[in-house]
Amino acid sequence: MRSTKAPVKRIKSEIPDIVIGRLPVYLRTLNLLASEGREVTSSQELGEHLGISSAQIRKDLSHFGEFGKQGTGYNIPYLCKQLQKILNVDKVWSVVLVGAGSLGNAIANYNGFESRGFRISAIFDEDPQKIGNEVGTIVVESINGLAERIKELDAHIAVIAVPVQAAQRVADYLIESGIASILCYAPITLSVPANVRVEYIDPVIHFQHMTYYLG
Amino acid sequence: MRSTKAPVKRIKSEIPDIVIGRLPVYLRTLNLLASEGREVTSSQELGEHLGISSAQIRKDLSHFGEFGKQGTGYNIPYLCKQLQKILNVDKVWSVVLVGAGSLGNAIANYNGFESRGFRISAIFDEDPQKIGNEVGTIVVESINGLAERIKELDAHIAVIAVPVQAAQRVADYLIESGIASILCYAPITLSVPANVRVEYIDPVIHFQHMTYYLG
DNA sequence: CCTTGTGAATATGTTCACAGCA
DNA sequence: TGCTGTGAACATATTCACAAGG
Repeated sequence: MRSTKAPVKRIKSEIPDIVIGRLPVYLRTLNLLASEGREVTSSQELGEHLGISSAQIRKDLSHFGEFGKQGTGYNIPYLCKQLQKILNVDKVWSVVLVGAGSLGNAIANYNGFESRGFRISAIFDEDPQKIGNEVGTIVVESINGLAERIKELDAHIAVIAVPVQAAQRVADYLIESGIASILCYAPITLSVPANVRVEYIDPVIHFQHMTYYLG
Repeated sequence: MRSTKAPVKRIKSEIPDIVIGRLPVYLRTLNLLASEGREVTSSQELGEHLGISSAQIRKDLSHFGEFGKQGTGYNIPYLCKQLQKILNVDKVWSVVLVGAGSLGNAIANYNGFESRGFRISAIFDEDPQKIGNEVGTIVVESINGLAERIKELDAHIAVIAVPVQAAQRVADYLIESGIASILCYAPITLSVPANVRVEYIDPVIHFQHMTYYLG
């Protein structure tokens, strides 16, 4: 422990994005351990669970502070809380979903979001047939109301679950409406301004990665 | 071009996994360009589409051969074919899906797999209520027949789309049945032998990565 | 004993910059 | 000219290994 050091931890731009990307995985695993009633763990145990080295976990966490105790390890509920704060999921974020097809339905019906910091607050579709349908507890709205509703809901995150042909158009509209974080399920790399963050989910990318090794 | 060099290209273990992971993205984009009738492209154009450097694309491809022409760039249909061969998606792979809930339904109904090398060949569920249901064109089968059907179908890839509580159990059963590549939609890190490859899709991991930057 | 946090060493990945060829 | 393919240079990420504390 170094006490008289410059107070520069958690300057966002200094922490590698790849480290940030692992924190949610740590959090997910810690929550699982907590749900089993476990009180403490070590970087070694966590690493074995996750298939990564204990040194990596310690170094990752060290970017944000000192959360462990020598000889003992990490208090699980405490570390969970710290990671939730770091990731800003000690609140629940409103997420808007575009696309009320079967994928949109699956996403809207999934009830594992809320406990991890997210709530699907509205669903939009272009298809007049779908507007008014109930999906879970929400009613599908016309995409025309998107901009206004995003402001009302103070939503910062959107999910695109529309066919690939519509995805770029929907993204443009979302960005115009003030959304700066998009999770895209359509199999396309979106063209967006530099200040918009897009992440992608495409199962075929994973399949093709696997088949390389299946020779 | 070096002609009198040791004939050591495409030794799998020498090519970084991170490179393999990008090839499906290149392929996806090239197919899009091809569908627009484009015949040639350059590493620079491709890089601009994808938000990565042209040098990276050239270096990635160079692991596998020389696919471009100086001054011209890459022939799109040719490069698509080459990437398909490299990734072993110049055939269609049978994939088995476990879980016939709304996510399983969405996956089974998606019709973008076949053109990219995959087909959902069977769906399994534990719930007797669901067995016999039709999902798209397939009938939900009892998970008890999994091992036998995997052999019949010569399936090497499985998708886990069951609740998190069942995921590890299902994975164990799949592995026992001979599956060595799993795409897991349940929010848990599976414990598997070293020869089994698992990839994960968990939207919350992406959301939490985003909220870090949303401060 | 055990385990953390961390500089130093290593390993891996990306970009530069240019020769060579269409 | 325009663009590829690639060593060399650089940048980033991971692991080692150990002092220090419980």
